[in-house]
Amino acid sequence: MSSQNIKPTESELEILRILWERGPSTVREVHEQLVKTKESGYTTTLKLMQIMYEKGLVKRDDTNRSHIYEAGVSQEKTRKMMTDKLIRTLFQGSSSKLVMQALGHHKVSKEELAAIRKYLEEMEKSGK
Amino acid sequence: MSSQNIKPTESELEILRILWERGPSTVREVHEQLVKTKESGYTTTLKLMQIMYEKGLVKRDDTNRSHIYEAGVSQEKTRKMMTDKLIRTLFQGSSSKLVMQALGHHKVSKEELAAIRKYLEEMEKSGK
DNA sequence: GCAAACATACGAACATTTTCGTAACTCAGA
DNA sequence: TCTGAGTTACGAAAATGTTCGTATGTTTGC
Repeated sequence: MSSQNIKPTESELEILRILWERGPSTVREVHEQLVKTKESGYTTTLKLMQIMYEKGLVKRDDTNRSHIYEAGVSQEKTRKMMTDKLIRTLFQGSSSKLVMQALGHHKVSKEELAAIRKYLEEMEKSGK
Repeated sequence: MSSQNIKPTESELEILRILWERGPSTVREVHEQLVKTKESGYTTTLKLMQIMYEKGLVKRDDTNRSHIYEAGVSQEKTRKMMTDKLIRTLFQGSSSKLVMQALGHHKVSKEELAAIRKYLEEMEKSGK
């Protein structure tokens, strides 16, 4: 395990999402993306990314004047971390409760349903 | 819609969880429960609950000296809100991705799996 | 009636997160 | 070379969340 266990703040998460989607990017590029959803100044984005760098949430290549940033934590790990937390804090540690919540209150296409069911059957088979 | 859309903070959520479990309770009772997990002073709990009252996150009956607090937002709504948010922010809006994440990375008992599968089948049936 | 225990209210310190202004440096083009 | 646009670094204000001390009021038991 590396320094992955740091919990990103709300704003940091927004930036991570952009980095996951775009891959390595400059502050400018991240910022352009960010302002599509959210009012904010360039140096705000810069500062946030600098802080994230100190925390190890992003990596950066500063050989050029415009530094290139990329995510330092994987989407996968972050998803797991936050899902774990949600299950623990709001669903009494029961992942099946969360599953039913997600299935019950969100539109899921037929195809998705089928995929889930298949996934489930495999689990039941291969699992204990 | 009432004032349900207020997002509880971390600490507020801890208190809500206790209120959901215990039902109407005094600050003292909530506090006793809280200190089992977390170091904190009585007036801190009190202050938090007062703030929650102002925000509408809890209701209270102050006819007696010891006020009786109860949750002002339901566990159900809160679960939905936070699950929605997780799906939106980390799973590209796809609830099935979250479902697979939850199924894949958490221990789910055979019984739970079966229950989910049944639930799923019913959905597919009624849904079509 | 009085003291001790217990309750609320509330200001304010503290901690964390977010926002931005400003200084300083680099680079490209006229 | 000079200027203007673009970049980083960084301090510090602003906003939000957490913690607690203290004042004050109420109740209980002796």
